[in-house]
Amino acid sequence: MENKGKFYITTPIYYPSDNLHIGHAYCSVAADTMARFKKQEGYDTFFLTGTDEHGQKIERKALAKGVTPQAYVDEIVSGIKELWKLMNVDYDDFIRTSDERHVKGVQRIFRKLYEQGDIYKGSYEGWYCTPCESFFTELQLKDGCCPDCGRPVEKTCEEAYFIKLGKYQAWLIDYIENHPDFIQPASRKNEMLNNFLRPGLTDLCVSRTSIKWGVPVDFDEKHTVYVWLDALTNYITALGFGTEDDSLYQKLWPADVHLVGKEIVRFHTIIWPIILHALGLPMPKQVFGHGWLVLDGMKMSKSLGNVVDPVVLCKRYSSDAIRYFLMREMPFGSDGQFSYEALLTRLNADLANDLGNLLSRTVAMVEKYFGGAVPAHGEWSDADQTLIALAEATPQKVREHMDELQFSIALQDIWQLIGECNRYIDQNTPWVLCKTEEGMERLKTVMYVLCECIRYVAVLIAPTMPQTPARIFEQLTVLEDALKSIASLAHFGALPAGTLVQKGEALFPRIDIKKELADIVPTPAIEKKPEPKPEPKPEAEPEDGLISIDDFAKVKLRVARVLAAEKVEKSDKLLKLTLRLCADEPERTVVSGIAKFYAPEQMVDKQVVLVSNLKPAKLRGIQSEGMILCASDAQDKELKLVAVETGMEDGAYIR
RNA sequence: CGCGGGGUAGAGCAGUCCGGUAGCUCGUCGGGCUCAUAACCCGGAGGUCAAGGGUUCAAAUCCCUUCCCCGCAACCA
Repeated sequence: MENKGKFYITTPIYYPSDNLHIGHAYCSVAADTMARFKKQEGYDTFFLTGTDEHGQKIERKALAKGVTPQAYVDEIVSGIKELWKLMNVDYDDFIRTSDERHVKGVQRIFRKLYEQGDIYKGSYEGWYCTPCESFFTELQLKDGCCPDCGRPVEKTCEEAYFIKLGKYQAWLIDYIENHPDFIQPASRKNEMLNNFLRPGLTDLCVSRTSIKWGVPVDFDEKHTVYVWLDALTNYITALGFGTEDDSLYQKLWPADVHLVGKEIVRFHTIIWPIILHALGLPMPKQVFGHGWLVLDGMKMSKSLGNVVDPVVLCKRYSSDAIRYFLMREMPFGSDGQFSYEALLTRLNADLANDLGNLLSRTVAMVEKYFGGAVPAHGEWSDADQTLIALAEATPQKVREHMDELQFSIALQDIWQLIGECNRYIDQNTPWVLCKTEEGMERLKTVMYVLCECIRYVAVLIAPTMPQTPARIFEQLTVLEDALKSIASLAHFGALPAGTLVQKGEALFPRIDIKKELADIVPTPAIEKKPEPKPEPKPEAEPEDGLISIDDFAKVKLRVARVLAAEKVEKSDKLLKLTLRLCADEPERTVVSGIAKFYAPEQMVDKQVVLVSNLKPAKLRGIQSEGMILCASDAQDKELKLVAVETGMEDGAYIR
């Protein structure tokens, strides 16, 4: 096949602080499908993925586990590589930011930008939490305290290097406006321009002295390269940019597509272009921000405990089935609902009923009516020609949609052909044709058309479902590689007559959805994990998480009556409550995040349970002297006040 | 007036740029068929296209106003 040139596609490098979930798999499957498609089309493709291994979070996780950061990520990374193997994600290279080649590459880039004046040394003003050894910006603080441990922080200055973003702002705005395809989908483009670029870019901090797990700045060893300069450059360090052998870089850069999640579009379309531009390198052709898989309307995330484990899914339903679902279910670029019901319905309706059953009934008929030998066809009838025309047109339709990364529509194109085949069988009624000699003649053509159409389908689904075509070809006894290529679809009729088909196992067995749902839903796949959020830890807690009665006694819970309530301005969730304890005690003001569940007027005169000895804190500028107790579910969708039974005096103690 | 996305049949979505019979999948109801994995095929029911106003011969589509949902941001003591 002719070589159509190169195609370089990347996924983000994932953060291996934990195992990956189905959302990460979604992105990688998309990249892999695209790479396979381009390879099939005759492009010299290169598919890069990897891991972003540095930073404080991993440093801490490793510490907690008592291993080095490198050992920690090594283990996670081996799990990730196994996952890609399981899902047939067939990357050409896997870059890890802890790789020597990457570290050296980042150092070279950092130095070059420094030498040419795009990176300068300045100071980073922030707030420092001594016990946590962490810096925070003003915005990250919680009530002026450390967001991690809740203790007070000190204002400090840390020496840091910065990259000049503002310098290139005008150029970038111009570039984005003149390259409408650069940011996809287009809605993201406006978001970037309006939210970040036009208001003005501030210089970005690119080094820290407080983090050790990272790439050292080679000319100033106490500094470690900070996140984005380290992470983003993987796309070129993996290609040997700046080394003696930069042949891959020369061949592949600029990338054709960076696939990224919508949450990091900003970094890929602002910081990354500026780094490249400062280095004098060309821009990637496109950054495509895909949507998220959402579960019950919530973003999937570890802290919510609603992650879906792709390993479990693939082992249960086959990776081809999961890949099909991911690529078919939601338009690429928008968010999509993940649910087991949707998954199982897709598998049954599209894979088992439409595709699997089509193969099954076709092969069965060739065996029954022709002893298993694919018959030679006769003259095409009108009905044949309609179906043949559709088959011949399908590769081009698929090509157009794939080139726009519209996987879902490309699959619909293929399934349209499958649907027409099923209809064609009904309209031609082979079970009637087989009864007469004349009918048998006609039936030869019908069966031939079906077998050849199924071959088309098998070739076309290969990028999405890499394992299924072989199983179809086995039943159709398609042996020649040429007949498995996209080129063989140019003209209908390449399938030779006379080959013996053989019925095999069902491609995708039907699933009893009700039974399956009952079976799978309570399994560990979506089991709620305990909140890993680090609670404020006053002292070293005992290992078992139990507290003594004395600890509990420190919390003074009291009954309080709401005298007045009002919404806090500019806040969705906050109510300002005025509370009375005993008559002789001063009234208290408490700010509470219950506005979504209780209207101010509902609150008045209610008795609530107050944590009365909580250290006061300022919320939205209002001093809050205590906290009222509520019950809420894990997703904060429901919330109810904790109440005491009636008849208690205001101010009563709860013990 | 922070930025953006969205509201179309019971569910999930397309259609909106460029006005012209409201469509797809699943579900549901009825029928057909027997090659097939209880599958496949045909048909029906089910819509004030969030609401109001405007432009137009004609509006889901264009313009204005309002309401609601979801992200980001902020906040969640």
